[in-house]
Amino acid sequence: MKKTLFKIPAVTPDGEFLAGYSENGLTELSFPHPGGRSARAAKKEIIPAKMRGWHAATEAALKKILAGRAPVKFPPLDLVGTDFQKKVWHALRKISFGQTKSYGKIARAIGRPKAVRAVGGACGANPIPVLIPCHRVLAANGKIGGFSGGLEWKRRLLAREGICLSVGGS
DNA sequence: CATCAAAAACTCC
DNA sequence: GGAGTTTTTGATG
Repeated sequence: MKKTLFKIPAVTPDGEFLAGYSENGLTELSFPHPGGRSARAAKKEIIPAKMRGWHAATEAALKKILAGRAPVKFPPLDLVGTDFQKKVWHALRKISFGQTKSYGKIARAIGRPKAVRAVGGACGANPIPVLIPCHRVLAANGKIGGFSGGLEWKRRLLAREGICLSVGGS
């Protein structure tokens, strides 16, 4: 079922993120498109006032995170997914700024210590990167694991927080 | 609607 | 390096 999603570009020093808002809140957030292909954004004129408010909060939080500071305000997130995914995302949101967690930790936090792989899948299905600190989730080895939005982004975001990655060598 | 099969950003031995 | 556990998603009958 396709809801009416309003796509609004969030301009940050690191690029132009694309935020998707539903009638309930922020439901999707994408990294800037490579290749200069700007996504088609909804016309500002038809965007409800509340969505503009959400977007202000989103953009502010985004900028703060990119600047290496904890966001003060979060927009309402309209997380759509399975129960498992919601659980994982909620656990992700509990991660404090500057802190990192492993997939195993998340798995244990939601009561499925063996479901680390499923957690990885849920994180991969995370519709809202950065706002949901999926980039703060590392593998148990302290490795970066992977990242759908691009490993460079994960690396950059973690570097902003002063987190050292053991990307060195094999 | 129920069942089968494959895949996923991992972890342990 | 290989095997294991859990969940999600799409196709098939």
